[in-house]
Amino acid sequence: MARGRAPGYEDQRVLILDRAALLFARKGYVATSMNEVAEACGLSKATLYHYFRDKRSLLFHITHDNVARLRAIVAEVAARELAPEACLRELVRRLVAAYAGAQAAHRVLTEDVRFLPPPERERVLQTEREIVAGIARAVAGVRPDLGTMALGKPLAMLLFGMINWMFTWMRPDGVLDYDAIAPVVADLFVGGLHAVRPPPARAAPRGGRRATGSAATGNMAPSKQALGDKR
Amino acid sequence: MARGRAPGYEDQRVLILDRAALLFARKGYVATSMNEVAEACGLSKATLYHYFRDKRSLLFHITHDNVARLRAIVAEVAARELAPEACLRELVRRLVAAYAGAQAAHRVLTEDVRFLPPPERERVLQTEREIVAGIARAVAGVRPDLGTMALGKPLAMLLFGMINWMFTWMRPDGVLDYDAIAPVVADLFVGGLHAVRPPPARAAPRGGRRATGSAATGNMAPSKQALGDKR
DNA sequence: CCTACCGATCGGTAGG
DNA sequence: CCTACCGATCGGTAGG
Repeated sequence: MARGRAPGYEDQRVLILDRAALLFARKGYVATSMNEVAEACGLSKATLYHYFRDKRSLLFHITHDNVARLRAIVAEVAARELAPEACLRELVRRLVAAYAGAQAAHRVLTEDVRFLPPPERERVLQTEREIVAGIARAVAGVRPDLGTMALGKPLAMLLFGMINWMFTWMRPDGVLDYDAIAPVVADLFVGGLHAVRPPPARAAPRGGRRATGSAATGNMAPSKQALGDKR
Repeated sequence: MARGRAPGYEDQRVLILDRAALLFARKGYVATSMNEVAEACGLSKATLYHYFRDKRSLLFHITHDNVARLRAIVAEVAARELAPEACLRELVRRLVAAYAGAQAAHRVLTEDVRFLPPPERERVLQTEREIVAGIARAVAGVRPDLGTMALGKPLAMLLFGMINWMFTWMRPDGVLDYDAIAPVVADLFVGGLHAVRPPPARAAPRGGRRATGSAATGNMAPSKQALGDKR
């Protein structure tokens, strides 16, 4: 397979990234060897190293291309200046579609970005933050009160959670496909958004800090959880 | 640390699992060495191996204890026979609390269960399915029509996605803590549930299969995604 | 584009 | 004879 005509340099790189993403998604980045990647591409390991400097650069390109695509989607939808609810629904539809088309890359993004060295990882995470910020703006469009309370980002993250988790359990061959689930997710999220009651400013029953005003400022750090850093 | 009095065998095991879960969550199962686990426990590697046969058995116990706890929670809440909405809300509250108390173990569960050998992995996945089934029943309690269409499990998985994803971005020291976010998640999900419109029976505009009746049967396979198996 | 290797480190176990 | 542990090192394989 993939052995027909000699592909151009760039085509070869795309093919390698695609196969590598599949392997990383299946076995995890750390447990996948460069030998396996080479074999999956029908290349020798030395040839593989001709196209990519090292294993990390495969990981960086897979994750970076992916977040760049998502960011572009968010920007496109925002540029259309739809009505608030329509905007959010369109965002859900487009994001779900993007996931459907790049399941492997998405899994790699959510699970293996931590194995990038700090500078590269930071670039990917920065793009992620921009995506979340875009979704948060759409949320604030539907519920300005929650947006003012800085709940836009946490709510955006909850939406992200639903979508990110989908590729864990959805089977493309299942009866419920991505086109069918997207409206369900949109109904659930947009409908639910109207039902969200703002949490009370943090009461301090036993010596807790007073709320400093907004409800969730500084509470966001996508993919940099309290579990600590790596490496 | 943890060197004071000689702990009992069982206490030592619990301590090891706790430290191992933290390391696995931070660095990933594969990238964590038994030397690191031993060091984090203040033990020699040989002593670590006295308590656990091998690295996999650490992973098994971390993940299995965790799903067992979640299953127990689902069973407890179900046994109280609350009104449908109250039941779902209580489920959300209890699950979020469980996550808050075992962040590391939860991350290991969601990301590293695939590194278990098939028999152990299957035990964990089976318990996961029981948890999802329990949540699906609660969903069907609120929206019997969706339950009949076999949308209960997909919706349960969307809820799972929100909660699973939370520990990726929430900071325990943030202003919005677990107690504050749980009601937001409950509002969002329960409120959203009322807004979900059943997807139409799969139309077949260009030669697609006809829907065989219910909307999503056989579409669930938690953690066994279409990306393939490992190993 | 390949074979042949390297420094290092892996999970697991030896003798005492 | 047991358990609870130690310092040292095994055979294999990783990324490069």
